[in-house]
Amino acid sequence: MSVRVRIAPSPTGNLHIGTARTAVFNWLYAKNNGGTFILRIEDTDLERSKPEFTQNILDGLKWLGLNWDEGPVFQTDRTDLYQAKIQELLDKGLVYRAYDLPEELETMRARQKARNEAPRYDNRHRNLTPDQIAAFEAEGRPAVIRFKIEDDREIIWTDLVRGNVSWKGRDLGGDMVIARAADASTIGAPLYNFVVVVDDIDMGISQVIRGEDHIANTPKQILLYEALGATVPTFGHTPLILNEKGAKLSKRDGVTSIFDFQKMGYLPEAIANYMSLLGWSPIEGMNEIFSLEEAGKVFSFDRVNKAGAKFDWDKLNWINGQYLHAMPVPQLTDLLIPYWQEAGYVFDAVNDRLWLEQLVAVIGASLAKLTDAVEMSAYLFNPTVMPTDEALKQLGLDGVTGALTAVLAAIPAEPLTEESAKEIINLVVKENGVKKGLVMKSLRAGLTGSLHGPDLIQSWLLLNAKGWDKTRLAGAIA
RNA sequence: GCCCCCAUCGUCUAGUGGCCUAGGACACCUCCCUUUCACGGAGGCGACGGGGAUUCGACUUCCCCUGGGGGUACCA
Repeated sequence: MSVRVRIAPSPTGNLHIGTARTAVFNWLYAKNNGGTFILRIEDTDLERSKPEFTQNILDGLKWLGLNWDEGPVFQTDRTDLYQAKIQELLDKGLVYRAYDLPEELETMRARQKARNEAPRYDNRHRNLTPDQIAAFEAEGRPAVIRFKIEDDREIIWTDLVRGNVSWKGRDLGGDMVIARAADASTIGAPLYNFVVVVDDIDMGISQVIRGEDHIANTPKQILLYEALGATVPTFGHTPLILNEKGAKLSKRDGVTSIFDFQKMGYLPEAIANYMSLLGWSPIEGMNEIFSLEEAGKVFSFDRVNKAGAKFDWDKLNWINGQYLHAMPVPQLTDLLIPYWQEAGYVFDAVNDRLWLEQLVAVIGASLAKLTDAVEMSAYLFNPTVMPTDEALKQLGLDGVTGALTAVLAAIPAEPLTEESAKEIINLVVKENGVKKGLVMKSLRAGLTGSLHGPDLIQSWLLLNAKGWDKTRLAGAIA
């Protein structure tokens, strides 16, 4: 049987990390099995679904490199199918109309709670007499459609990650609503657990791979597969991504959209790589830095962990840095330019290209995130800098003014090179009779306004190309 | 409350009864490289939640406890 898996996000919010990770696992599984990865948009919640969220989800998946083979399929386009399937169950007598008012249900639940019982529908309308039905309808009461769940049923499935999992029918909350309240002569809007099953059957989904938070839906859905006379697919419930406190990562934990990571300077490859590592471990001997393609070759549920995984920014930063450090300078430069522009730095992306690439060559190995380049190179985008207290102190030391004056005088009219810069330093050390360390440190202070930063000689070359080394040194001496 | 799931270094994990003196990665610490910082390199610190049972032998199997998480909708 061919493998057909899907990611089925609901557009009630941006693509968030949990959904993206589920998508990663589905994608990897499909890749490993030569299967088909399908995208379905679950927009049955008309109130909360928004087109911009759909767009964000589509863009986010693409950005991560999680391309889908089929779809997107929208559930709102398929209401006829759902209606037909509900009618089928109505005809089979597996579902029924329930006329309970919301207040009545609330009262029922309040009573159950008071008695310390699990809140559940008591199936009170399951066997209404024709007279009772007529009376409710005469009253004009709308009806929901409920699917019969037998208390003594036991539902067992073999989960791809958890092995055998079992539930009892009585723990499922009573007969479940599959269609919202509507006039009793019609069928209301179908609900999540029902449409998922109808769609998964219709789309031929062979493995349902989703987050562990869906585990309680599975027994209900298995019952629906049976009612609809369909083969039950294989289920796999992946561990959740947890926040620092160990609770399910939610929108409230900072990142609401996968694109927040982009804004923070992360690469999609690094995000995808890290998400794969959250709950799955690569085969023995395999490096932790890998592409989705590489992971897809070896992915299996044998190596998916059962416990939830805390999201760790340190590790993500390290992974992102690995990608950044391995990236060719021209490519990294292309990526960095928007961040410098965003920061308001003044430069000409075309004419300054060579200079920018030199800059990238200097700072590239120090980056963990693209945004790090902004602060790290701030001192190179202005003719002058504001020295730190530390730097100021260094510039006030004995012999510094003399040394820097000598350096300034030695700067040639033609462009400085690594060799000529070193020569100047050595010359000043010799002629002024000062320590090399003093010259290096002072030069750094005078040139960059700080005692720490990228390579001094390279920084000097970069400033020299702009003609700013002379002005800065002159300022430092004054 | 009830149901379900889970439990190895601070974090992500390897481990499928003897290869375990529990391995790797991140973080942290030290040293080297670098007259700065970072990168890189070499070391170091650091864990099987507790109690029973099975066994010649348990991180690995079973039970209980504890702890954590998820779910409990006319949301998805």
